Amino acid sequence: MLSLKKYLTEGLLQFTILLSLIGVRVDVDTYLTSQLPPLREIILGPSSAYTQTQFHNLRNTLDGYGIHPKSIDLDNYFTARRLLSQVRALDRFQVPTTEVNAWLVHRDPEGSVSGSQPNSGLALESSSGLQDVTGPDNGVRESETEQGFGEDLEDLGAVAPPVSGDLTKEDIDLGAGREVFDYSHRQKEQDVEKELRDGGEQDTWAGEGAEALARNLLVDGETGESFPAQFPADISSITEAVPSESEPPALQNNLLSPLLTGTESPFDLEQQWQDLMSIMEMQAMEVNTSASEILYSAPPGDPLSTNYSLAPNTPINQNVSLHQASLGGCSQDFLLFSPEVESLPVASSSTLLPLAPSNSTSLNSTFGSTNLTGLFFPPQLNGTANDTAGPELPDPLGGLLDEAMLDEISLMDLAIEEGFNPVQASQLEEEFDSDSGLSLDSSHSPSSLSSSEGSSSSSSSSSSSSSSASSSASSSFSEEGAVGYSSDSETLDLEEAEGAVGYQPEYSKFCRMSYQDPAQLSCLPYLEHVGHNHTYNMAPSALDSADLPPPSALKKGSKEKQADFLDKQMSRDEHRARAMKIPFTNDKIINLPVEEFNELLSKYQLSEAQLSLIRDIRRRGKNKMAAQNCRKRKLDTILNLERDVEDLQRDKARLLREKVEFLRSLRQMKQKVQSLYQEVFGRLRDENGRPYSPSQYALQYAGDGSVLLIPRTMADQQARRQERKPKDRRK
DNA sequence: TCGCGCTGTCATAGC
DNA sequence: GTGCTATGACAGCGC
Repeated sequence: MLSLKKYLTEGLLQFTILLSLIGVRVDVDTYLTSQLPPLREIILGPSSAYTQTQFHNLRNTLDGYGIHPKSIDLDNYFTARRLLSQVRALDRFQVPTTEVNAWLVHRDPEGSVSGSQPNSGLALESSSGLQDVTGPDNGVRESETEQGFGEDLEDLGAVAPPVSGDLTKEDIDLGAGREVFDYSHRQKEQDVEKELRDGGEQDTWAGEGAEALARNLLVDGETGESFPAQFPADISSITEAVPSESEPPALQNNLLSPLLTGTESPFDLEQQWQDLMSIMEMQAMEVNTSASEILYSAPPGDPLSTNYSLAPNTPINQNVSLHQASLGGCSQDFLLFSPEVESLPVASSSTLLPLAPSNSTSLNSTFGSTNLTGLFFPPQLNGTANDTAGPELPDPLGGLLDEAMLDEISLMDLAIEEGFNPVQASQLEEEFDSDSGLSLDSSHSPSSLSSSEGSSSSSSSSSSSSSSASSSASSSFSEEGAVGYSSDSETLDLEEAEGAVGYQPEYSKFCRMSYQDPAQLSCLPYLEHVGHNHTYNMAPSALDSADLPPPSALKKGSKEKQADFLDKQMSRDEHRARAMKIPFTNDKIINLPVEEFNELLSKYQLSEAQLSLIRDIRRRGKNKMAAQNCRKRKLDTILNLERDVEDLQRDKARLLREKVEFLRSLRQMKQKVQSLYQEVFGRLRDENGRPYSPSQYALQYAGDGSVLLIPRTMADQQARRQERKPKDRRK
């Protein structure tokens, strides 16, 4: 009683001051009433835990809201009521859930740790009504299984070797990455990820974590060691996570929480996903904002919101409350706050627990502040000394969780697939290119670029060096509308008047640009490569001297060169037209509408050979433009597909992040269910006051929200039925 | 000389 | 049936 009194006067006062310092108004009287039993228990201690509760009476009432007429243990009554309320609330599964409680029970080392960390309780949330009890021997809320379990930790090999000189008693194997506690390190990671996220969502979320996963290596979050990943064949469920009675005592003694148990491998998928999710944590915040707001809006009287503190501004995945409490004799000090914590805003630092500095750059280096429950209480290490915890306890969420965990496997694949680094991405891209024969980025390939540049320049020079008449005609023609899709002959009169000769596809409407301007060419990446001059040679005799530049401007040698050059600019059909003395231009032949074209033909007396050539020129010209349009469309299609692929990749990454968040919430729910289940089950007593054997009995959640204690065999049968249902549905 | 990309042309189908 | 368009296939050309 002396310690309790001391606690009430000192601890509560300190806590109130603390809360007031962080801006939370505290009405102590309210918390001391029985209206808020959890805090009351926190403050007053687990008196009910030490009491032989007639829980069967509670069970007999089903709803647990009745008080046994012979029992005046109100403390017990409120505890049971709270627990059952929590269990029922959990039974109404909500996805995503937002909060997980981790009651950090630690002992204030005599004059050492807590003394140097006076603000260790800064992580408390206002709504939780948490109490940072600094008294060495106070009545901290603890179950009978919690009691004293931490005292043996250091003696049971749970103490990790110190990483740095700063680590002393904090160097306990917490089952969590060092970076969880290394605020500076994590802050650096978050900054980097923020930058990456700002720069682009892709290839950032998985980063090094996925890279490490891709290497099939797991990195111990505490030691930084890498070792080959060994994925468990089975996925854990709550039932499996319940500690086995045959579990080695040493393993059980590694427990950090007697409430969270499991047989899962410490390096199982969850742990790996922990790594991955932590990496993606920053990017996922935006996704969770809305959901968290909804979940945080629980009424004050809600058991969940009351007993499990909720950080209003904390995303789902980060809503892990650390109920900082002090426990005399508890050695696994989570009093790991470094002075850096003090500078943290309360809202954001509520879940941060910087530990000793670490030089780790391993996969787990991005461990955030989340999932502390899972970190602190790795399932396998969370065996329990609670004799009421059996090897197999029913899994109220087993099916769902199993399914979710199974998804994690595929998710792992996705993560590995998604998370390749740029080098891998380029390799994959090369593979795709080589396989498909289509480069998604062909327009940017160096070869294409250089080719286009050279081609454009050559085309430019050829165009400029052409005769003024043809050049102007071609230019004017190129200014017309798109070719192929529509026929436009507005400038035909001009061309005809100028006596333009030669159809130059480079100046077609399709191009809508004269290749004299490379800048215009660069505006259309897919046309960068268009610029080759594929006019075909013709005999020099076919040259028309009228097209040559003034003789004064050129020497004889250059004249010949010029003639050859101009000759090369003419297409075969142009040469044929010249040879056949076709009286109008190829442009007219090709682009005139049928009616006008026929009208034009009727104006001239043309031989059969000339008419045949004209029709061939028209056919080939149209087909050429059609081919150009076709290729343009093909390129556009490829480019659009490329954009679609990028969009889909972004969507995929986003959905993957969301899924990861949901899985994280599921795991947190699972852990909470484990905790509550074992706590409730451990308190159950039969008529003789003996605990129920978990191997013979199990708690069953009824559809109406009630909790039943049923024989294990019956529970197993029901579990099998539930397993069959999904299978039948799939069939 | 070879490979590659661009272009023109042909054949064909569809409208 | 004709004309036009779209497209695959092929070949020529330049780099």
